[in-house]
Amino acid sequence: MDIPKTYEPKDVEGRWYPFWESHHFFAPETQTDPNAPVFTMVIPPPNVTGSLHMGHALNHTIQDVMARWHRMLGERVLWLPGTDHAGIATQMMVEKQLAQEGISRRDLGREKFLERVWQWKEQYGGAILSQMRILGESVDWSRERFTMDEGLSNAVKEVFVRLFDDGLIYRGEYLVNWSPGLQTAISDLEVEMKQVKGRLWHIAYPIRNADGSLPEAASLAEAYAAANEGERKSGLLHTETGDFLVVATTRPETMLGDTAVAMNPEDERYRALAGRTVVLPLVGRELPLIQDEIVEKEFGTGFVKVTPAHDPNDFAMGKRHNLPFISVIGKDAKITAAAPEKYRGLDRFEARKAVVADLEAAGLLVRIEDYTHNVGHCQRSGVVVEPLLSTQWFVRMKPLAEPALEAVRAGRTIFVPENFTKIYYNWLENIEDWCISRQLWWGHRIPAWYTPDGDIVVARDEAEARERLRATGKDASVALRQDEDVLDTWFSSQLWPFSTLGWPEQTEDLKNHYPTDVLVTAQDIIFFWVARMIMMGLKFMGEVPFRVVYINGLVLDPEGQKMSKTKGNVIDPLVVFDKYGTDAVRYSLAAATSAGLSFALQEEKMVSARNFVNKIWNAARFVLLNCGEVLDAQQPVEWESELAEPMLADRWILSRLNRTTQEVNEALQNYRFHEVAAKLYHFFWDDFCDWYIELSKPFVASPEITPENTAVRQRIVYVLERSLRLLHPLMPFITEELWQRLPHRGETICLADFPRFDAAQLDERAEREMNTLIEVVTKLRNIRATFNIAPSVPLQAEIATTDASLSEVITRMEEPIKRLARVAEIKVVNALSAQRGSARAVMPGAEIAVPLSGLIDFDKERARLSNTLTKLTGELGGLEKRLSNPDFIARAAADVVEQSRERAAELQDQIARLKAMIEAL
RNA sequence: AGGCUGGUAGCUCAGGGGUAGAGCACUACCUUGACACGGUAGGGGUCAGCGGUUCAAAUCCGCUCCAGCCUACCA
Repeated sequence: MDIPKTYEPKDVEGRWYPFWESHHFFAPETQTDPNAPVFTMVIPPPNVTGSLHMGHALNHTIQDVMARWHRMLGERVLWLPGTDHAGIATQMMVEKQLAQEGISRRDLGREKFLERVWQWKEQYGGAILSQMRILGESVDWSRERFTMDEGLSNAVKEVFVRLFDDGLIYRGEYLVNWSPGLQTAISDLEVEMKQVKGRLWHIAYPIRNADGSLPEAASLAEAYAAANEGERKSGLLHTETGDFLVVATTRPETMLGDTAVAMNPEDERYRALAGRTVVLPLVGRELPLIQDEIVEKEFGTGFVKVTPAHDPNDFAMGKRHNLPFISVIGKDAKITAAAPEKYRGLDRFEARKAVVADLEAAGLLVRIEDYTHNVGHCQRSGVVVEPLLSTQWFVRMKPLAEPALEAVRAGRTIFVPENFTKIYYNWLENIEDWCISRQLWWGHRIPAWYTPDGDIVVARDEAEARERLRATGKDASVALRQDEDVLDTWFSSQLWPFSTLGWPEQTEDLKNHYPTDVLVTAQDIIFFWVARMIMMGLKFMGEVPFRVVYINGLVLDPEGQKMSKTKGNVIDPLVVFDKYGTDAVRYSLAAATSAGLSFALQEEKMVSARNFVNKIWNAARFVLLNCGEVLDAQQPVEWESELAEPMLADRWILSRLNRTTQEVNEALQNYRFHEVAAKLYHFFWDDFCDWYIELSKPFVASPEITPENTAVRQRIVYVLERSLRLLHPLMPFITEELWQRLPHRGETICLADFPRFDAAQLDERAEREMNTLIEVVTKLRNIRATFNIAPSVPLQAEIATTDASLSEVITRMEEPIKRLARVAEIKVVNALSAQRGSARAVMPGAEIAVPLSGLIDFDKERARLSNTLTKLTGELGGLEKRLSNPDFIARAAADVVEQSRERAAELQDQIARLKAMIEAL
């Protein structure tokens, strides 16, 4: 058999996915037991435009670990894959393509354009799906979905119509976040606040005098110069010809649309001005001075200009005080005809300059401050968002949010880690209505029709629209025009947990798999997606869509920075798969993650994971090369063998394997993937490779086939095979490869039983005895290393103990100890008789001497022993202090006191021995 | 402004009421027939600071300081 010394992932990984996929191992139907528990997850659908990034790799790895684990536990597992049509992203992609051909989507027209998008989707949309196969994801491809599939589209229409009929969807003119870059409205969540260095312009508005005259600007500069700091701050400037009030703004161009000036009703400074009006500079409009709580007395001058058509707060004030709404900035981000002629057609930023210049010229700009503030940017296009009035469709969120809050409060869905519940509550408690219409072409077209008279009919299709018209006694034969807009992409994603299972049809899948068990997702889409899915699930299915929301952390670059294309620090999963092997990357992702916490992905982590994978390969290589007769039998190996009783190492590794099995199952149950990884690492490397394989070598590596040798070979194969099963969810490829080469039951390790904890296989005595062996060997090796004795030089050792069970174990294990520590002869005695020139060591209950005539450096030896002595004395000091404290004896748990006493006695014994040794030197 | 999370070995991080662990890095030795992507043995830490609760605090509770995220209507 030819097995390479170094594991080559590339030679192995490509083989297994096609095998798994073609055999449909990942379909829930694979488990035919009708009573098997069901386990369901839906994948957060990646954008069709996307390709696999590290965030996916982490998110998908975690899901795959769970899916594979549950599948191996014998459950009927469905992990449902699919993609999202990603309205804006996809449309932009195709528009870019068109731009290269020199045409726009409008040149093509809606229908042709959509054809192009579908074409694009067919051609390029599958990239991420094949990358998911490279990662090894055990999804059921027979149930793959796309948010624009016919079935899912029906679900969207159904939900829209029902929400509308329930009064939860309405259409109206409101202030929306308009993206001049994308030429569409966007939701609050799609607005990204960025800190921007700007200016705070202080503008003086003349207050109309009681006699109707206006103060003159000419005297203002003088008045301002004469004013003290307090008067300036107060924002009220007196001149000989009358008074001015000063407003502060970061967006002077919006003043063209001002329809009021506001102050706080509690503001003593301006009480006297109640009922007065001001005249808007540059425009000449007469503005009322209104009073509103929202105005902060402390900020700026305490006066706020009110532009109801271009600011969310001002919009609210406009509604409260019945102010006119004047849109001075249009959808093209240019000044409209509602503004004075001079500014019309100017871009908003050009207009800002013009307005500032004109105010300055008029002497009304009293002050300019540098000012850093947050400005909303369009998440997709990066342009500054323009709040403006527009007719859009909205979902009324409060009535939907209430049950969603209740459900989580009642624990019907829990977050892991749980602190995300607070974030969820906080958002839902303060939720605003959701603008769902988008001025795009790619997406679910809004199922609303308009009659020539302007009536609106919401219906599943045009035929139903006519029916509904008829039902209300209207003419149903008129020409109907469907709404041009499409729905926000998240409108369809929020239905994903049930639309993918066939809803609104009452399918078997829906019955079997809803609600799903776990949703694994990143924290940035809790609001976009998770909260909305819970609302929709409750509304349309009457049940939460998932029992658990596991929030995975963010994968950062090696420096701990967010990965971003602009920074150029993105690590491509495919590149590292190629470099380190997919199993290694999966393992390092699982090992690095703690729920909800971000982590830096460092090269070293993948290197160490790759080394671990290689270690597994080589341990298996050793077994494959040396256990011929067991492997040839092709019978799955049993632990119990008539050939020979298990020896200490056997009983010990079985016990350790079981403890590990218990810990791994428990950690998986609790979503503690880093713990799973760590436990398996140490079991496999430290226990299995470093001790068990080493102890088994004389039997396994011997060319002879004796009953005893065969029994040991069977047991090593047994432990390896079980270890592979434990490792499989983390490392599907190498475990399948190796498992197939071992005697096994079944077609694939994917469907093999995941080991379960069996208390009967724990063996505390074996663990205790092995610890003694390990301690003796380690002490002997330590002596060899300290005195620089070449491995080829055999040692003599004397071990003194008065503990009968200890001497029994050491005597019984004499051969392995001699071999592992490279000792020629061990004398087990009651008291050391070795001569003065010996290196010595103490361990609980025993002491060791290695005669090293001539080789020993007494100072070095004294230093080494003193070092140990200091450590032990320190520990004993602490213990004695504790034990002499009556409160400790009285209040600490009995077993803690007992343990402390035992440990103290043990330390006293060792210290006495050490002291004697040092003196003897 | 509020909220959340973190500050533990040189680095990256586990742990979490009974005086500390891993990986990498470091030091010394070792090409021993699975593996140098390896083996053996080591060195290295007032667990951010200050108070409190407790017999006992790195761990629980306050406050402070740093770092990072999220939310918010301060024009």
